[in-house]
Formats: sequence, structure tokens, C-alpha cells
Amino acid sequence: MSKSMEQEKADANVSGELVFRLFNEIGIIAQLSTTRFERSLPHGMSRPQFSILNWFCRVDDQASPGRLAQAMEVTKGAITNSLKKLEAKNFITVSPDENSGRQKVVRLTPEGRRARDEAILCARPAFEQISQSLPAEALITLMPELEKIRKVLDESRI
Amino acid sequence: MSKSMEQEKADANVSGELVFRLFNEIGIIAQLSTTRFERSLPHGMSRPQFSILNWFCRVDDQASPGRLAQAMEVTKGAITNSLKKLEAKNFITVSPDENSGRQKVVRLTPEGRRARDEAILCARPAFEQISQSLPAEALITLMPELEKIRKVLDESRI
DNA sequence: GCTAAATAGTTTAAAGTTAAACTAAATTAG
DNA sequence: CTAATTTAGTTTAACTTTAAACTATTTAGC
Repeated sequence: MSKSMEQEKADANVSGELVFRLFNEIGIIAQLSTTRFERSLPHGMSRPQFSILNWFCRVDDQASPGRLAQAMEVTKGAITNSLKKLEAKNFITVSPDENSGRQKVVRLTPEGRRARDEAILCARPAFEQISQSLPAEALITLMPELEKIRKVLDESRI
Repeated sequence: MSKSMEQEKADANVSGELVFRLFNEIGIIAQLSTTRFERSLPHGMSRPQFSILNWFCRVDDQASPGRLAQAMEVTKGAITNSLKKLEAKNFITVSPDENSGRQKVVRLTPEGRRARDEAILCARPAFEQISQSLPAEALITLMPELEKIRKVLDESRI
């Protein structure tokens, strides 16, 4: 046994402290980047609203609210809220599912697709400004690590 | 000129896309980690409330609301809100500044300090569970990069 | 000195989130 | 086949956040 029990405990503390600082840093970055992103979005679109439209363009062209909640990693209530906003803007349609009376089917409208493309165009300058200050290599190293962290949070979800 | 203008533009696009995905990932991690953290906190304490108490323990034993707003990177309104909650719990005191009639002085109370220590104790298991699934080396590599990103966001703040 | 501009905090409105309670529909058991 | 359980979505209450309007104080300019 190369490590004493005390040492292991100390390691755990150090590591716990590290994780804590990590999440603090991530929290602040999320806050700053979200407000910046949202200010650049058109149609009074919010980040969550954009994420849903973007999901439809990248993953599938239809989905139940529950599937969206899982994909976005938010509660069902949050999705109900976002879908209402998007439906009011005619960016999505929500219809009953023929195969299941308790589910619904959400679909992107052509306007929704256009709005998403427009949003990407509007937001690009904000992101590019940042990417100019950050070497791409750093980002490329970062991404897999962050995905790992997300996965751990996901899998140990309560 | 080793790169054509087209290539540079393509790089910018790739980089912009990367930054975008990065912030998306960070947003989800922030959301998941915040809710998990808050569920572990005692006294119905929120992450922002804890952050303020923690700041007093680590940085300075008194501050104006404005200074706290800068440190936490939130608006003044958000700080006003958080300070009210903390004052109601007797975790801080807010008094008029003798040197400036428009400023206030916020101080940690002994109860506040106890609550912060308690919070750290309560939250530790949640963080340690995560740190067991993530190699410490990865976190150590991550931190400076995240700090760099935060700094860029800070400095280019509008 | 007196007016104009900047600064510190508060308040308000609108938005998003979670958690928990609630409805309605589909499964599963017995 | 009926009763209990699980599942899908909605609603509500409580919370946080931003942005903008507003008050009050301080500093600058003339």
C-alpha cells in the first residue's frame, strides 16, 4: 500500500476542493456566456429556446416533450414552458401523438428552421470574438474533458 | 501569407462552432452541478448565497454590495436580492458606510461563518463522489483553461 | 457655490429553473 | 377484467437572474 489512509483522505479533500472550484468557475462562465449569447439572439429568443430549435436541426425532426427534456437535461416543467414560447412564435408545432394518448409530438416549422439559422448568424460574431482570444487547441483539449464531466453528472444523477 | 483568406474564414467558423459547443456543454454542466450542490446545502441556502458567505471567508471580512456584485459577476440587483436573504438568516449584517452615504458595508456574522463551514461539510460528499470518477490530473489541467475563458469573457464584457 | 454628470443601491417586470402536486393515459398484477 | 402502479405533461409556488427605471449621494465643471 503506497498510500496511507491519511494520505488518501487528504487527496480526497484536495480533489473535493478542486471539484468545488471547478464548478464555481463553470457556473460563472455559464452565466456570462449565456447573457452574452442571449443578447445577440433575434426574435427575443432565449438560450433554452434556441437549444430546442437547434436540437431539431441537428438530431431529429420530431420528438416528444419528454425526450426533449432529457436531451436538454432540464425538468419536464421547464420544457413545457419553453415549448409554449416557441409555439406562440410559430417556431414549432405541438400535436397529439396518434400512437399514445398521453404523449405529444413536437415538430419544427419552416419558420422555426429559419429562425434557428438566423440565430446562428446573429450569434456568430459574439462567439468569434471570443474564439480569437482563445487558441483553438485549448478548446479542442477542453471539450472531451467537459463531456466526461457531464457524463459523470448524468450517470450519477439522483 | 501561408493561409488564404478563405482558409482563415473557415478556421474562424470552425472555431466559432467550437466555442459555441463549449458554452453549450458548460451551460449544461453548470445547471446540473448547481442543482446537485444546492440540494446538499443546509439552511435552504442557495449557491449564490453560499458563494457570498464563502467569499467573506476567503477574500475579505467586509465589502460593499457593489464590490460583491463585481466579485460574483452578477448585477447589483441580484446582490441586493441575495443580501436580503442572507440578512434575514442573520448570516450577514448590512450597515451604512460612515465614509460614504450612498454605500453600505456588508459583514459576515459568526452564524454566517458557521453556516458556511457547515455548508462545505454538507456539500463535500456530493463533490467527492464526482471527484472519484474524474482523475485529479484532468481537473488540474482544466482549471487554468477555464480561468482563461472566464478572463476573456470578463475583459470583453459589454 | 451651484448645476450637471457619475455612482451606489433598490425596485420592478419578465424570464428561466426546480420541485412537488396534480391529471390523464397506459401498464402490470392479481 | 379490475385495481394498482407507472408514465407523460401541466400547473403552481418559490427562487434566481437580467435589464431598466428610479432614488439618493457624491464628484466635476464652470
